[in-house]
Parts: sequence; structure tokens; C-alpha cells
Amino acid sequence: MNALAHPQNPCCNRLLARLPVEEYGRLSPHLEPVRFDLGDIIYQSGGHIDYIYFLTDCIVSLLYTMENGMSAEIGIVGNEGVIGIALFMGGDTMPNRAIVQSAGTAVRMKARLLQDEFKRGGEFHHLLLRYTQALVTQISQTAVCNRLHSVERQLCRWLLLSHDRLQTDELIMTHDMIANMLGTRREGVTVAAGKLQDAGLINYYRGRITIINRAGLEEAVCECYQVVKDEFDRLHV
Amino acid sequence: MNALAHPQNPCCNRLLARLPVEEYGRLSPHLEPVRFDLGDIIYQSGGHIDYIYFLTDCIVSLLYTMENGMSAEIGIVGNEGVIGIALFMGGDTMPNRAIVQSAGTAVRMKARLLQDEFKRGGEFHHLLLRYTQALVTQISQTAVCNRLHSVERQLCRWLLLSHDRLQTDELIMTHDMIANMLGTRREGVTVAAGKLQDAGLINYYRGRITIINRAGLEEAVCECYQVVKDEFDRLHV
DNA sequence: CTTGCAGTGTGTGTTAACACACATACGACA
DNA sequence: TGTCGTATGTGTGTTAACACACACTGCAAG
Repeated sequence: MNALAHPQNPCCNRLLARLPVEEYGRLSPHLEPVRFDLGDIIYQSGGHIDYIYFLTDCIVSLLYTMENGMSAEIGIVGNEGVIGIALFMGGDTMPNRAIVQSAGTAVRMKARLLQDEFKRGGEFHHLLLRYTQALVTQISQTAVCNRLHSVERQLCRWLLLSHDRLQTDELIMTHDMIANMLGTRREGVTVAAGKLQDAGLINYYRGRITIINRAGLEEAVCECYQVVKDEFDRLHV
Repeated sequence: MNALAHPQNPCCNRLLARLPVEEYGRLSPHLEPVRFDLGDIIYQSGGHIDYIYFLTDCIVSLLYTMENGMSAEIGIVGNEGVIGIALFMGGDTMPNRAIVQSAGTAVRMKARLLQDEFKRGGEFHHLLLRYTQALVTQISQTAVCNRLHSVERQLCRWLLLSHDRLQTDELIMTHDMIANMLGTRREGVTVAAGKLQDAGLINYYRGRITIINRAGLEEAVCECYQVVKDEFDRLHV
């Protein structure tokens, strides 16, 4: 594993990797590596955010939790993005939560420094806004998918979005956790996952899911996945 | 009706109204009034956008239409916002459509001029980004609501969001149109609307819906409505 | 005045997902 | 080696929303 590919290297984050040398040079002294475990909460609903996090090899879910305890995922972030868009969008906090879905590393930067660099209006500014637009598309498509598609297809979408952000074919994730993300019941996930396993698309066993036929998943998924993927590609994030 | 309240006045748009005198002075010569009719399409999925539109007294829905023709609304915009966030977010286009839900007026500005002013980084920049963050919350909450709440509650949410953006208690809107927004069937809307009418919250007749008990609607709606409203209030948009 | 149609009401059968209950089975740890 | 908790499988009954069909009604155009 070379230096660039090492997960602690900030350039494993695709936004940081795209920065011009000058801007990266200005930021890099202020980037601090952090490690996240499964289930860590990066920010709470309405909670103060001190840092922006550029993910390098972890995955974070943006979740909204209802008053009655039910929850649903609105977006998923990997090394293509950041956690803490509210810091540069100007709202400071968000009404959702950010929770670590796959353990790994990130680099963080103090909110104030982020805002100062953002104000300079360089490529950093453009990259963050383009990423945010892509995230908006992902959230939008989640809304549409939640309305119009079956749990099984949504599970496919979720698996593919997660797989895109992983370096391996194995997800450490129970049916119960997926149910919280999808805003559905554990049994519903068990049934849907069982069908995907019977179809030879995935294997799972006690909290470990292995993607064994990605092409098959892409055939089983609804169009929502490709819409989001195309938009991320188009925006180069 | 005084000059300020006249819908052709750009200051009927709450973003423009908040601009400092200097910035507003720079923009106002380039603001051009436009009128929209019900059903007008401001932009198509992936379509080029020439102007940003500051809505003054119309309402616009952001809709995504599936390959099979089904559609679902991801957000709703009135005089608190703009149509065309992709122009300053940097993506130029969006994969959804913007369609006029309530006829009225807006003022528009050429994309290039918008981008130039946005780059200056003044209050205009801050306002547009704060508004975009509020819109993200609205889209997020639509995703959650689509997953977890009944059609009847979602109809309440939709009516309240629309009512907030109207100057009257009457919506010109058939059950069929609402069904397209909510991503559900016309019959489902008829049943849900019938219950709300029986409960004395609304009246409707052949494409005209009248809100007659707003407080009652606010009791019947799910928490999603208030989450979005609170976030718009917090962000002063 | 009558014809057509847009807007709405409603009924029947079907399906997807829910709630709840409980069975099974492995792995970790004593 | 036994025990317990986590993860998963599955069955039953219920509900919300779907698909489809068709009836009703009043306005508007001829």
C-alpha cells in the first residue's frame, strides 16, 4: 500500500484530492486524522458541529429520527464527500444525525478554518458546492424511491450505494441496522435479503453481508441508483 | 395594494427583500418580471437553465418523474426561495423538473449575472446558500415522510406547505394533480381529502380547495411539517 | 338542450408491508 | 460444556395503499 492509498492520507478523500496544490497546501497543516467506529455519532439533530469531516475510508449515514423512535436514512456519504455541509451552507446545524455505518478514518478541520477557506472562493468553494448539489440529488432520489419502490429494490439501492463507498465486498451490518436505515422493519429486510441471497446476488451471515454478484444487483435495482450515480459522475464528485 | 405589496415588486421575494441596499441596487436593473401559468415547466430534468427565478407570488413544485411516468414531489418553492439553485451550486442542471403549481409572478435574472454576483461573496451569497440548506431540509423531510407516514398525513403536510406560500385560502388544484405531487393515486387523494373535508378542515369542489381550519390541519399533520417550518424560520428564509 | 368530459365518489379484489409472536441457531464467554 | 444473547427465519392476522372498473355530476361548448 503506497502512501497515497493509505487511508490516513487526506488525499483518499476525493474532494481534497481534487484541490489545486496551492489550496491543498494551505489546508493540509490543519487536517487532523480521526478514526470512527461503527455506530459513532458525528453530530446530533440540531447539535453544534465543531469540525468538518472529510471521509477517507469510512461510510456515514445521514439519518432522521422521528419522535416515536422510527428512523430513516436520507443520504449516505463516503470518501467522495464531507460531513458537516451546514458549516459552509451557513446554517451551522442540521435537523438530522450523522452516524457511522462503516468504521474507518477521516480527516477533520476546524469549522472556522473551513469557513475562512470557503470564503476565499477558490476551487475548494466550488468543489464543496458541487458535492452538495450531488448530495441534494441523492436525498431527492431517496424521497422518490421511498414513495414508489419496494423494500427489496430499495435494499438493492442501499447495498450498491454502500458498496460504491467501500474498498471491499463485505459489509459489517445486521438486518436490524439496515432496517433502521431504510426506515422499515427488521423482518422486512430479512425477507428481502433472503430473496437476494436466493438469487445469488449476496451472501450474508450474522452481521456480515458479502456482495457476490454486483452486476446482478444493478439489474435488480430501481432506476434511482443510476440517477444518483450519473449525477455524481457528471459533477465529478 | 401598495407598491411593495404588488406582486411584480421584486421585494415580494423574501430573499431579495433581505438584501442590503447596495447589493439590491446592483441587481435590480437586471431583474425582469415574468408571469407563470399553472402547469408551466420552468426547467426539465437535465435541461439547460438560462435564468434564476425569484418567485414573488407563484408556487413551484420540484418533481421527479420516473421512466414509467410516475412522479413524486421532492420540494415546493414559493416567495421564500428561488428556482435554479444548480446555477450557483455549480452543477448547471438538475435531474428533476420544476413545474408551476400555482399561477403567479416571479422576477428572473440571467444566469451569468447571478453567478457574477454570487461570486462577490456578499449577503446575496449567504442568503442563497442558507435558503438552499433549508430546501435540503425540506427534501430530506419529504424522504422521511414518504417512508413513514400515511397519505392522509402527507396530504395535510402538502396543504400546509402550499398554504404557507399562498396569499389566499384557496388552492386551484385537482385531486389528480395532488396525486402526481404526492406520488400516489388520484383515488387515494380523493379518500384522504374526503376525510379532511368531513372533519371540517377543508372544502373542495371541482379543482378548488379551500382551507377552512388551518389549526385543525396543523393538528392532523405529522411532525415533518413543523420540522421543515422550524428550519426555515431558524435560517430566516 | 344535449353532449361530452373533467372532476369526483366508490366498490371489489389484490398486494406489500405492518405488528406481533415465536422458533432456531450460532458464538462468545463463563 | 452449558448458557445466554444476538442474529436470523417464519407464520398469522391486519392494514394501507394499489389496480381497475364504473357511476355520478355539473359545467361548457356546440
